Amino acid sequence: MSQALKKSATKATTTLADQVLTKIQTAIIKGEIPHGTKINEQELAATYGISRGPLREAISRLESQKLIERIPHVGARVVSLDINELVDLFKVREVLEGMAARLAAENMTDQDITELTALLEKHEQSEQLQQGESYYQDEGDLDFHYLIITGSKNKTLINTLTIALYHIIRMYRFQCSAETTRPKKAFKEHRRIIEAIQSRDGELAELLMKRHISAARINTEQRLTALSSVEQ
Amino acid sequence: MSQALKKSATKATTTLADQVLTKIQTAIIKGEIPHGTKINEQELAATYGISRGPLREAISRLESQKLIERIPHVGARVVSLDINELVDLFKVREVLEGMAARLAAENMTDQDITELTALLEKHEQSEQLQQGESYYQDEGDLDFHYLIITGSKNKTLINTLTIALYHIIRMYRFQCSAETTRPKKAFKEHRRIIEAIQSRDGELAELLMKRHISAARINTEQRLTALSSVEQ
DNA sequence: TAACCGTACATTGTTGACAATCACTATGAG
DNA sequence: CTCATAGTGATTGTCAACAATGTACGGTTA
Repeated sequence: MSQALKKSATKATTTLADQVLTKIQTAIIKGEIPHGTKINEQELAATYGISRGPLREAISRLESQKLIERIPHVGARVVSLDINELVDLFKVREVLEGMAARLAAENMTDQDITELTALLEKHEQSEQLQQGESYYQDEGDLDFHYLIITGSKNKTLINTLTIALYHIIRMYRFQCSAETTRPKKAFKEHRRIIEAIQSRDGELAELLMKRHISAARINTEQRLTALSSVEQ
Repeated sequence: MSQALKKSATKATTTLADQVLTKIQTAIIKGEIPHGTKINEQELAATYGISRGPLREAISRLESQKLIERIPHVGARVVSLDINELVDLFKVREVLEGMAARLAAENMTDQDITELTALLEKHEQSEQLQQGESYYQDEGDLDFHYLIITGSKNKTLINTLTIALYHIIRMYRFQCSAETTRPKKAFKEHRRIIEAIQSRDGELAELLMKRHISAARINTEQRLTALSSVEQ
């Protein structure tokens, strides 16, 4: 009993740096702290009611997640999404998530696949909700791509995708809502990928995932170049 | 004049955390701080003559480089090389460096290629020196793989490989000296890859790089499994 | 004897003050 | 009027003390 109490308490405890980290993370991803914003340490520390020590710790981790850029003695800024870099990111994603899909087809347990299928159906039902409006995707569990990545069972691959690359993708998704512009297509592609994984066809799963992300990249490129040409 | 003086001074200045970071980095990579070593903050801080503040900053970065693992309220340890994880790492490397080779063939300037060739020749001449003994490879410039990675001109790819994955590879190379067990073969493979890049054949460069790393992985697997079976 | 509990120690997390560096403004010279 | 320069303010880097947590040891009880 006191054991259980302790456990739930421990969960909340962790560290000040950790708690603030996730708060700032979501704030950046949602765009509440806009691109390129200069980060003032003591100001932010005051905002979250902590000292500069843990805040710097949080900033340091955000830097390793590529959500923030730091220059010594100058300060930290929220990254600004550059089109070229975003395209670069998509290209890396294409290769890595393709690999993840292949490994997932080989290494996912039957239960993993069941969960994945369930997720797809859930998405199908709430499709109307998603339509048109971008919704905040929680880290991990309920994301299609995330399940496949973890399904690869390759620790290095999982780390690379989830820690270094994924948060930026989430930020882009939320703020530019790319997926929603082609929801039906993307959904069909997801289904095909799952089918390939179900039939344990790694090669096909890889191919389909690559195409899926490639399509998303091209879509993104077109939208953003159109956007920037309008602005000028 | 005072400008130049200032500049060289600035170079040395950076930050205490930065300076100590590189020191600890090389210490870990060289094995002076062995695998699994518990890191005592105040002890290490005293060793390098700094306070715990900058040291924690350094540890934080080493964590993002996967050279150190941290558990809240418990402490940090130097990572221990697990065979399975190392194989996972090689597989990711295979895909990513393959991609890098392809992009390098497309995007390297003629001067980049000249430098790459010069490096290869330099390695050829000093081959005797390398024979048998593992030598410490400085970060970056003089490494064959590093030049190709940067030659891809894909920022995300460069970051992913150099920051998150490369240091562990360097550690493994130095402490287990894998390359030296098959130096001639590896050297020939390097030459072929450069030739492919010179003729701007991205597809071939990718294929050869993948095979090159795959061979290194298999070599590693065999050596390490043999090693661990002897130990038992 | 073995298992559990509580206390004391060591280590990490956090804080606020101090030092070093950078950016901005105003002043003066060309 | 433009450029360089020095001074001032703000911000980051560093430090040392304090609080909170985990670990190990010893004692007690079944």
